[in-house]
Amino acid sequence: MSKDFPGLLKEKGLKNTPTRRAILDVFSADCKPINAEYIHEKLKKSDINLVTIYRTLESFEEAGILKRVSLNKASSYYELAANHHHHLICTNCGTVEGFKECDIGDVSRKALKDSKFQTVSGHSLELFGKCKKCAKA
Amino acid sequence: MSKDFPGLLKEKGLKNTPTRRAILDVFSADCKPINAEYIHEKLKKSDINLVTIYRTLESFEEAGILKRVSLNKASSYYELAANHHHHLICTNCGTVEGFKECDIGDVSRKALKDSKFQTVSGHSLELFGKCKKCAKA
DNA sequence: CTCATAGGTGCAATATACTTGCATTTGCAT
DNA sequence: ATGCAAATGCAAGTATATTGCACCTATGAG
Repeated sequence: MSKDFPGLLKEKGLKNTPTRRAILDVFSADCKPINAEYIHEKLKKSDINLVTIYRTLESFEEAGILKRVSLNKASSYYELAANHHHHLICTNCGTVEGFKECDIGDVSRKALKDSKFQTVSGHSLELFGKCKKCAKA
Repeated sequence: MSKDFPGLLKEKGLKNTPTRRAILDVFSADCKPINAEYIHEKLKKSDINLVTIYRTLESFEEAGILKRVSLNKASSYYELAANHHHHLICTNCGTVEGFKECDIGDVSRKALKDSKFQTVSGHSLELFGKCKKCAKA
């Protein structure tokens, strides 16, 4: 995972501002899906407006810097897109753990076959279950 | 897909009301993920309160009658749980198409192996891409 | 280096999606 | 038939996200 945020922003045609670097830092520090509120909390010293965070998340997603993650929660969660992986989500306590295993090429190909779709460019896969702690109880 | 809604409701310990049968009818008629607003619109003749729809969706999900679908949209979408499948979602026009192919047992097993998780009880898989119509343009 | 400008940010207001409290009604077991 | 728990409607409230507008700043052209 590169941390050349100024370079990344320039490459995507986005301005290199302190606010944006700070937001990218938060993503880089916490390797888990996070939402706008979480970033706001982490950066409360810097007093960054929540509106700005929402707008930044939106433009980062458009630029392909971030990926929106489907966690079936009320608010939207994001992760760095470069760090592709999936999640195990505990249906009891909500713990989220990432995993890299991601061999869905076969499923993908079969799904396309009889569909009205031409190409598959990305996917989201989440597994729901019980973490060891909750499985005991 | 059984349409014995009274029986289904009884089995789950839920009361068999006209409102609930109407909501199940909507799910049964449209074989695609739908949200509360959509149901409200479809049932506007019956003048069912939106609050009731939200509460019904919640209790149906708890009862396992419905499954929440992750479409990365602002509102929550649901489908009949008995009808397990996944989706191809066009990143351009938003078209959603279902598919049955779903052989992720292997991925699931490998993911569990080095995790803090004990069991996997469900999953969500969405493929993003371009439908043939949008691929042309 | 300076300056113009497009893009970024903050504030206030607004919209959307959903939830809660409470009073009333209704399905259903007895 | 009837009593009660569950379901529903209404009004208000909360959480999450968006928009309009004024001001600010990074960046590239000169």
